[in-house]
Amino acid sequence: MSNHPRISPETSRKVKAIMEEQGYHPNVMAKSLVSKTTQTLGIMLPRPAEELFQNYFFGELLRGIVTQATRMNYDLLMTTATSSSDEVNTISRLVRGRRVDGVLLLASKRDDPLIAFLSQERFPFVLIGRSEAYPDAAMVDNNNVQTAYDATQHLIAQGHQRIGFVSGPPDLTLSHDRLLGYRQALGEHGLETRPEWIVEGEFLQESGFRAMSQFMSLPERPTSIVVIDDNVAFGVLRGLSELGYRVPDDISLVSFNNIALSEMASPPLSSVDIGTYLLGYTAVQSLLRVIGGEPIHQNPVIIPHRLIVRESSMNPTFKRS
Amino acid sequence: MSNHPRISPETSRKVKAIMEEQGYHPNVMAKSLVSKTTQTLGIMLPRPAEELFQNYFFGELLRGIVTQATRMNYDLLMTTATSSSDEVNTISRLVRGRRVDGVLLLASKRDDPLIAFLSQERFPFVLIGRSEAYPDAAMVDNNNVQTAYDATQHLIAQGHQRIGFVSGPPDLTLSHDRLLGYRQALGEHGLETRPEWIVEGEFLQESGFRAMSQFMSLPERPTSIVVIDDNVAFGVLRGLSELGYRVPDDISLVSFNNIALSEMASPPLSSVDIGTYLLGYTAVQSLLRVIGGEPIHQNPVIIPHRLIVRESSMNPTFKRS
DNA sequence: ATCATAAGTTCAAACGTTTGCATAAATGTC
DNA sequence: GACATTTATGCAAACGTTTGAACTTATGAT
Repeated sequence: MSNHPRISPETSRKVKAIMEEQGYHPNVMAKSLVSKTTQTLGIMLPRPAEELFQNYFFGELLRGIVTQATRMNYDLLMTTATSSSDEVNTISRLVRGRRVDGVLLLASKRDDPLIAFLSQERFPFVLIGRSEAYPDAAMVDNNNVQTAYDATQHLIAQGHQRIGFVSGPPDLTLSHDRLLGYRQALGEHGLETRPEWIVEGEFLQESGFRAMSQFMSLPERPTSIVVIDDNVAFGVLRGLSELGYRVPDDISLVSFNNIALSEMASPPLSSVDIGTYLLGYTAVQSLLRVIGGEPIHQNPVIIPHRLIVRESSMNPTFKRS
Repeated sequence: MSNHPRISPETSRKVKAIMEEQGYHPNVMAKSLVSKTTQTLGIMLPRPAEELFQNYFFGELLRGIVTQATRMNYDLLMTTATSSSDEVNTISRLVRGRRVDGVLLLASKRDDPLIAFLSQERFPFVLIGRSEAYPDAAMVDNNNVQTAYDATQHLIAQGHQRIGFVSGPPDLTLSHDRLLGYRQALGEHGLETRPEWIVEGEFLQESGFRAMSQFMSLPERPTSIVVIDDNVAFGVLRGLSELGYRVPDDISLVSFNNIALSEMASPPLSSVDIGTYLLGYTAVQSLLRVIGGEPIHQNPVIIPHRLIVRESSMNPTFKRS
């Protein structure tokens, strides 16, 4: 028996001893069949998966999720759809088959059919990211407008007037928000935002690499660049080095996520630390609350961020001193 | 009904239509209670988890696993223990509670209590890596002696006589095997293997970084280094650059895993591609066979590797030409 | 018309738990 | 000794499927 109120601690101890002795282990399936609870959290990996898996960011996020789930005695069920058209079917199997108690959603698109499905089913879920289309959904996110504002502001403070932006896929809320923050900072300082200084890509090194040949062939080149993700920034670094530009002497760089490698890049990358581990950790906490039936009050939960300034964005003047 | 022999395809279609219409979805728990099968694979993440999650290698491996599991209609249950002493308990819950049909084990230590437990329980599992202590366990691995032999051999072919080795945790089979291959290659060419040219660490950048201050303060320094993992190699690169050494002009480098970033490092890293994705993919295939009751014939399954030569190990003479 | 075959229906048992109710036994109170 | 209280025991129903047996009906061959 599992902690019934009317059972004395002594008996409980005896029972446990016998369980041990006889090698008895309760069957999880039978248990959850009757209790209608699985002690399992589902996580749906977005398609295509390559980008995500090749990013340290994901590993760190997952670590936060797994750690907290384990600590709260939940298991984690990972699924991915075989194609993006199959995403709703995949999650439907988990949800309607009552295989999990709640779902974690990653990398939310600006209008995501998965969110639509889960809302409509009234199934517990938490968004890592945010969606304007479903303000009632539980969300955990950074203030991404602010993260980009801070990064851009930092470059402006270093005296830069021509600032480029290497963004991610335009259908992600994340890309949209960061672009907004970038524009806001520029606008407040009366600086130009030229369309040719903004380029969209994937969260891959190649994207950063390609963006550089694009930027550097312009008649008027930016003197500094905000990059949506550290991983992309590595491609940017490589692109600049191949074209013969030095960082930060010729071009300054700031990016996002502050993965462990940023510190080890040459030069070390300035990056906005978005508290990735905490993001995953908090998402689990929130999901558990939603599962428990608590109302979603504070929405979205905002994870604080912090700009870490390193050599890649240091004004050469400062550097010399 | 699910594909009974005596049911005509027409009826089956009708039933499905009604299922759709009525919004009926079978309950997974009830199903697996009676079928004694869960269509779920467990994956046990080793402790401590930080190292693993901060490595691209893991993401790529996981991608192979999730992709193939999904394709074969299996879900993936991820667990990690809260402490390394708790590992056996954690897996015991999954196994004895019949929560999963089989288990994938990562980063096997040279003598791993988890392997002991699973063997003894006669529960289906596959090792990603290998264990000499349990030769009957199903395993999927590279020929890691050979990977290191090839990497070392390559440096020797470039004319290097003094070759260092930055290894991983000594209790991992992986570290052990690669060190062996390194020694073998040196031995065959009558080259010295000095104890001070071999340093053990974690799979972290810091380890590589620290190893360099150690190597470079030696009276006789190696002219080239084999590094156990790309991630560690980034730390090595950074360490060398801070100490004022250039790669490959002063020191040549070869490492392992060939993660996406290796190509984008400066200089691009020579690395042994171990077919990480395939490793995960194949592990799932093998596990499914073990679950199906097939005997373990070919053991371990060897995933082929290939040395990718890039700038970090190019003989300056070649480079000039 | 007779019979084998195929296709479909109906019913009950089983999977291994939880939960609640009814009963029994032990302990304490007046 | 009668009664309430605490603690324990036994039993049956329920969770939502699968599986097999028994039975019915339709289809065609002889």
